[in-house]
Amino acid sequence: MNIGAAATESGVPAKTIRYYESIGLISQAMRSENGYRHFSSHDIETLKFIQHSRRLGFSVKDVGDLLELWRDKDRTSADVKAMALKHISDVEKRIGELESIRRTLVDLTDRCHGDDRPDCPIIDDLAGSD
Amino acid sequence: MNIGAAATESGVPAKTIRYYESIGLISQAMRSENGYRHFSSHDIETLKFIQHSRRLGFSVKDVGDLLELWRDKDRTSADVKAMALKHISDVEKRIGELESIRRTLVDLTDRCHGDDRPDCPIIDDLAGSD
DNA sequence: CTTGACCTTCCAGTCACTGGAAGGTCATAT
DNA sequence: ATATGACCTTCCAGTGACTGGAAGGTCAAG
Repeated sequence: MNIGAAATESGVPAKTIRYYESIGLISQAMRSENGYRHFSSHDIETLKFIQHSRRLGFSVKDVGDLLELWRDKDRTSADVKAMALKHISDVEKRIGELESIRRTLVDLTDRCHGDDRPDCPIIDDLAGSD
Repeated sequence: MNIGAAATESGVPAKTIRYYESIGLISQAMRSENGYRHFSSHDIETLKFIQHSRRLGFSVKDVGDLLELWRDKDRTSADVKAMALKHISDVEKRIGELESIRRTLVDLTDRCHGDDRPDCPIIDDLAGSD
């Protein structure tokens, strides 16, 4: 399977597969005589694993750790759960920050009449409040 | 006021002030004879405006647009409000994505016993689900 | 006159790709 | 036999918004 088919199968763009190889997230792909990379169904599974992990917002570094845990038959589920819980707490922190931003923004826009006149509590607030 | 004091006053790190100058977000600062930048209280107000906008998650490009609106006495509050509403919708979209990630992650961790055994629904799901 | 805290510029690194140029390969259509 | 187009290769540069660090100039205090 060439890189294009691997990309289609796994959902990871060809360019990104090469990138993952270059940073060592995946091992060097086998090469045909013409220099083309080719991918086994096992490679595709790995790429899918990576894709799913990335979609859940894990960093590429974390995905590397998850891949190790995946391959390690002696891992403990506690190790995996710890990573997931840590990530949940990061996600929740970010959600909290965004909620706070949203509240401020909604408050500001509610107080702005949004017509042809120039005076605007949004701009005033950005300029004034510390 | 030198760049260090301006940084303290405005909350924007000295390095970031230089960066903002380099990309044209703020105009070139005045220079003393020794080559040091110096900042007026008006410059500080601008930096504070930028800092507040950035804290609300506006991109640097958007901050540039907001600065223009701030300076434009003939702006309409509708223009400002439109930018804020667009940003709110972006923020809400991002919150939605993170909430979805969070739900998946919480579901996964709930189903993972997290003990010394290796079997783990989190890893299984990352490997298996499309 | 030296120490330390400032300031300057410039280059490189971060994160995770993504775009594009220049060129090689392969299958198909004429 | 050749031309087309769809693949593939490598390498370099750009994104956004900084941040770190090196190498060197300046300034005030002791």
